[in-house]
Amino acid sequence: MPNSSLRPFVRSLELHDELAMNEREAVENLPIREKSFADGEEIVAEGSRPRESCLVLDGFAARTHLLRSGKQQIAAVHIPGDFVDLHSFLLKVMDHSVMAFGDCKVAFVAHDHLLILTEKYPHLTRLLWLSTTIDAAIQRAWIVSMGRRTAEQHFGHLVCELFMRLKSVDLLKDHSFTFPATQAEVGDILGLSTVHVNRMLQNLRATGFVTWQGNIVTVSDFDGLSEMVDFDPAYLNLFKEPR
Amino acid sequence: MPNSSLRPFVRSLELHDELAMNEREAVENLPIREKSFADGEEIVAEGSRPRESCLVLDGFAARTHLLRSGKQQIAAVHIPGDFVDLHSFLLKVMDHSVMAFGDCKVAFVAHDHLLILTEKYPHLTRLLWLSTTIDAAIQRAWIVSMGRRTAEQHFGHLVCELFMRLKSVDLLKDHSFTFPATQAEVGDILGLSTVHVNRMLQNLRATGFVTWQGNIVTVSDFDGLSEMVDFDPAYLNLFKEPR
DNA sequence: CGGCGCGTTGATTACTGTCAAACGGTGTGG
DNA sequence: CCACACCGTTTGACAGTAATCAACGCGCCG
Repeated sequence: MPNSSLRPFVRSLELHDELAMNEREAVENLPIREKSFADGEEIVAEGSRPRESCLVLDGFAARTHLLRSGKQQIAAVHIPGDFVDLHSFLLKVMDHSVMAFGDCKVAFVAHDHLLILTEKYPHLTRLLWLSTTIDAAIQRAWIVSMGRRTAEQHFGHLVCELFMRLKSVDLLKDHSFTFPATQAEVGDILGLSTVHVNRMLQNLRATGFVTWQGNIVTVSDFDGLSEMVDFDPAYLNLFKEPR
Repeated sequence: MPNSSLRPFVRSLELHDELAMNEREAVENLPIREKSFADGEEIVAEGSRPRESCLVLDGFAARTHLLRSGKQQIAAVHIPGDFVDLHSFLLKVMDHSVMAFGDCKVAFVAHDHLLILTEKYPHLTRLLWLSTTIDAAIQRAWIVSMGRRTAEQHFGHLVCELFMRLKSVDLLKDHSFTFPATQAEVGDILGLSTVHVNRMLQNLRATGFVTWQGNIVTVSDFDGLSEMVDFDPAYLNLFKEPR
């Protein structure tokens, strides 16, 4: 019996290319271990050598790196369907930790099973590989935002990114989505202090394009926001194409 | 007859895992198109749909993204042996351009041939995949530097990264390496203005750990620098292990 | 009620960008 | 050979952005 928990993941794969019947079955029959995590809980520890990779079934997860100074930087935010630390299958040692961003349910897949998949299904392997390269493209966009955009544009760009990604997996309610973060956590994403995040948000509210109040981000003018932050969704690869 | 130009690339692959004889042959027999580029020349254009991917044979290359405002951000620096835009094999559309960083020689490999490789050699495919995930790990380290390190630490961390990477492919002369960039280009890497780069470098010279004069970076105290910038080479995955 | 977490504000300091100018090396044309 | 232009580096002055420190308000929950 196929594992219905993996539906959102299969759907995410199919966002980028058609899956053959046997490929879909191979994924759906993957043995998994499900687990729920509370807000802030560590899912995978930095420095560990996981024997399984995790994907998000429900809620959000983030990849975060802690510095000796005590400061923290979040390097990625993951939504349902994302194979968060698929790269640990190849990287072996975690260079960051994965934590629950709000309450979150994940599935763990043993690396042994991934290995078998890569031996038997070349096309499926390319799609898994693709998902890690899209992650990397998102990280490049973050680098651009951090280096060359204003704080307001940086946050706005992040909102556009999440808006499009959540839309692609039907997690948008009208023009808004839930974003279970504190202002301090947004600071860890943007590389800003909590105080400055607060002031930046007030500026952004003044533009009328976005508001973020109590876990709900509302985008009242997506085109206006896109324009303001120079957002181009092409890097998200939200189209089907033979790969 | 195997293509000897690909030696540095094969060697880079072997940094992370043993290659089987037939895998090595498959790589060395890959048909390639070699081409040289002068400093600043565009190798692959943003927005294009390449039918081949390029790898660096000699010199440096950088991935760069241009904003509407005219500002520019460099998201990666590549050294000989790096498969710069391997991800375009799966991503299809370039979300950034690749340019020569100093004079640079590259080899182009047709996506068609990469496709065949992935169909026939699962283990080799994982190693190619690995190289893109290491790129992503480096990008995460950049995000951390941009968000949570001082300008001096950021540059110092970059120097440590390049030092280790160049060392792994024997491109270190004693404790120094050539770095064919202007201060303006370093600004585009770090996300700083040229003027501030200049001042940051003076501070750094004052520490005595690193100096950068006329294309040559000299690291006089790697341990001291590592300590100062909180550098941990683990993310570069410079060790052999079955993958 | 009291403590706690989160958001908000004010005051001050530190960092970084911008504008403008000067300096030094290098290559070219007269 | 010198004058000149060009490019990259360096410096100064000033403006804007962001961090830090400290405090306060507010809602939630024990």
